[in-house]
Amino acid sequence: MKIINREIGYAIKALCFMVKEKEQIVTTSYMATYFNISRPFLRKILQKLNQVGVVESCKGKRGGFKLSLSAEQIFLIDLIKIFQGPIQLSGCYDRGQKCPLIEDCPVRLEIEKIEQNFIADLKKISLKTIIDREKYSLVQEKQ
Amino acid sequence: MKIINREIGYAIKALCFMVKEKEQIVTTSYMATYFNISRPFLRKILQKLNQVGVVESCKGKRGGFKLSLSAEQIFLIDLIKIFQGPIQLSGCYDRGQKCPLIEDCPVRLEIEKIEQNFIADLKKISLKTIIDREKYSLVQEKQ
DNA sequence: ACATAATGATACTTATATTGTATCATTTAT
DNA sequence: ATAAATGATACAATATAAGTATCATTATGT
Repeated sequence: MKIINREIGYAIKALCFMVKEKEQIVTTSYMATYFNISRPFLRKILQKLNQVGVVESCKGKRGGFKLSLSAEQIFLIDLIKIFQGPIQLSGCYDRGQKCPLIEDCPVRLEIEKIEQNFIADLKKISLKTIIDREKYSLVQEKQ
Repeated sequence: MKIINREIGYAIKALCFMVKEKEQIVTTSYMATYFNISRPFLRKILQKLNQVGVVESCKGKRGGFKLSLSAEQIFLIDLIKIFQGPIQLSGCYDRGQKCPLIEDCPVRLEIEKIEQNFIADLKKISLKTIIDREKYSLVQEKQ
């Protein structure tokens, strides 16, 4: 059970990179080469981030993406929601199908308490938190 | 992102059932019919629980499984570890492969803090917690 | 002794989710 | 016009989860 899947991981990398470029437009070509990851995959990720307003796309030659929000305004929990949907730690493997305890499942009731703490913790983490924490910058990372 | 996958869900159902049978031996045939789930799948689950000492198997005709531990001694976090391995919320999607921030990944460092709370919360939940919480028993569930 | 009914071990198959690729249309700078 | 970017979307490959099948072994009951 991981919090960060590949889409979210790439999104974080790309967004952190864009934070450093501030108002500049960056292309998926550049970042894909820079991070040595799949460009079409990164494109899909940024398209999604564009659709939800985290970044803004600029079409045409010399186009690309730039941030719509500041690092303080982008939270990890938002990225999780964008790429994985709402957090439902307590979600049942057969919810809505045949689980007979659907209303008052004792397991779910317990896990929902955990979920609240978990979400509260996640809400504290923004891109800024992450960037501030970096010892080795994404630039140094390349070497 | 869910905590309870199907294996763990079935394990909880079966173990809760066995708690009520106390020292009695119960068969996978019986429980599979009772819960209307796959018998071979449930067998695999109970075999695993046997291997790690949560239940004890009794071979031969009239054989089956019985609990080795009390409801107070079986924790949700143990079941998660048994069926999903160690909890690593902070696990990187490419850990050990190519992640250049492996040592000091700022994302991981943040998530590890969340992980600690999460695990601490999970450690509080035992089978007894769950059983005590039940409004509708697993028996009533069948109707 | 023998049939029955259970688990032990393990390989195989199916289903689903994740990850990645390909293509073509559209847009814009030069 | 051409080049270089994104938009939209369908397709493919891979990984994980879920489920099935089989045969050996063990113990019970007659």
